[in-house]
Amino acid sequence: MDARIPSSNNESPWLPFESRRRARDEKREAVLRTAVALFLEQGYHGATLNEVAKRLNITKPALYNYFRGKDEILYECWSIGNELVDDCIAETSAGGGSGLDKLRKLIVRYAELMTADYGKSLVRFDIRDLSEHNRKIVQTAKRRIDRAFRDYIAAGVEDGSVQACDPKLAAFAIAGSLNWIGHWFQPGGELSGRAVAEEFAIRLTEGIAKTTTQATSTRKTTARKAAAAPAAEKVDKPPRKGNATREETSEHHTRTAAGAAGQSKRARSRLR
Amino acid sequence: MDARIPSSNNESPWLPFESRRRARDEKREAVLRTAVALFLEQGYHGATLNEVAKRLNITKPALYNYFRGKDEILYECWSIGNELVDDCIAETSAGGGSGLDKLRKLIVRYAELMTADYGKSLVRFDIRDLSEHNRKIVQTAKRRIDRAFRDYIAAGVEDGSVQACDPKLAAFAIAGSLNWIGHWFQPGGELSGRAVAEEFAIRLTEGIAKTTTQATSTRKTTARKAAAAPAAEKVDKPPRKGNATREETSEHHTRTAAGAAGQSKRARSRLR
DNA sequence: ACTATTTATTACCCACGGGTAATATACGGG
DNA sequence: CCCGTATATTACCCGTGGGTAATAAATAGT
Repeated sequence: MDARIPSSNNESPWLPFESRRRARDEKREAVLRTAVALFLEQGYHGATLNEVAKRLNITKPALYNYFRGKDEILYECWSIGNELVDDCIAETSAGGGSGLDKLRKLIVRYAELMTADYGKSLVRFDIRDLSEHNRKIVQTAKRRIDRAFRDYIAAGVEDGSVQACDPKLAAFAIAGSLNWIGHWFQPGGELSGRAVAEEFAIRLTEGIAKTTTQATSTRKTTARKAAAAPAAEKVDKPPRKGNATREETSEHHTRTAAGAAGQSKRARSRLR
Repeated sequence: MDARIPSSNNESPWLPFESRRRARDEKREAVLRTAVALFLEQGYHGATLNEVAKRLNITKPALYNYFRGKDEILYECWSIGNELVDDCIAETSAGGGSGLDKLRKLIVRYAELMTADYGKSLVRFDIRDLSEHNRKIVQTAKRRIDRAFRDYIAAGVEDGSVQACDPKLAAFAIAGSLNWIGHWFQPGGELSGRAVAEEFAIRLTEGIAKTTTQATSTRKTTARKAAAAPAAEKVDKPPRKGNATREETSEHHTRTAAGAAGQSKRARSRLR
């Protein structure tokens, strides 16, 4: 079975025989970090919970202390990625600048997200592996992201920083390039995530930017961190997703969404 | 179990109680058409062979007369898509024009492929669901496609039709946009595949085209693609992807790769 | 019509992996 | 020190679905 050797290396909170008292959330997040990496590496269906557990020096059932099932883990991975994107959009929207400025800012941030695990989970995981309920949340959130791109482009067209074009198609084209990063980018290559992000921000907007005239101004600044905004979030843990078919009536699943579709803002923590 | 009603609708060669004598290849392709549609609709892992068979008015084991397993069906779907792309590249390379001309031509054709089932299979299916052997073929072919984009861009830079840029990143950006079409495009929407393709050909090259000055003439040329180079591809049939059980020696399923990595050119037919 | 071959069906097998039950161990508090 | 709670383990269940064996029905050739 699992060797359970002291091994040494990694940073699992469950070092075989040691202080295993770390905060619950820390462990929960460790599960997600491990899971997202494995899911990306082997594919959601190719990865097993036993393997996830093994990498954490625990056994499969222990995972069920933190999640109701494999699909929930998948959802939570996705959810974290989504929060990161939401933050990008929030920051970008908060900052000033023309439509083009905002578009470029969003591209840079979004592109860089796509070079990291949680960002990749947004585009590499299949929505159909989620429960009906979570799938809807994801779909809604995806539309919101798409909306952000379109809105910036439309704003740019209106303020003159962007050429006249179909915002919908232009957004698809840009988002496609960016999302694709999540498929080919491998850390450790010749290009850093940052470099790719900045190159893309320029390349992808050259086609629609109004280069002639237009000073584009760009004050830079703006993007101040916008230091958080707590957001309570209170949730309990319902007894598993009812598994086979029928969906429970009321209670159950209260959580799920948490910050996903809502504000987000790094609130994920307590559960149960 | 399965109703086996005359139903009516679809074009399955196996109309319940009727002339089921159609040519083998026709049936084989019918399986692939059904499979690719189902795989796209429900995901490879979500779709079952029973469901594929049911849609064809046959039963699961009958599928094994045409394919060695689910993963081979997946591979064949992918393979057809790949042949279509190969044809695009071949045609584009054969035609004349500057690097930019060729790039645009390829974009239009490739984009349109992405709006159809077999094209989508190129970007929606997970390479990890294939056998080791087929996975390598797919990876090689993908690199070839990427190469085509890069070569056209590089040729364009050299002949002056394209701005100086990193062909690798530019190719990724363009391919990303195009591949993404395979994820969002739904036939029956407001835009036809053709319309999307042509819009993208323009939008995606505006960023790198040398609009100012440069007549795109410039002798240069160089980057001739060096028309093809056959590469025979000869493969025999290894005893199933490893897995359990032994495998028959000869006959049955000789095909496998066939034109996949090689020329393609609508050669798929004969088998056994 | 008889036979060989192809193609389909029914009835199975069984490995894999998600999920659960029963239980053991650690910890924190009174 | 004892008890309750949180957390982990061992041992198990079992549905699903890919794949196979045995066999029947259709087809072609002579």
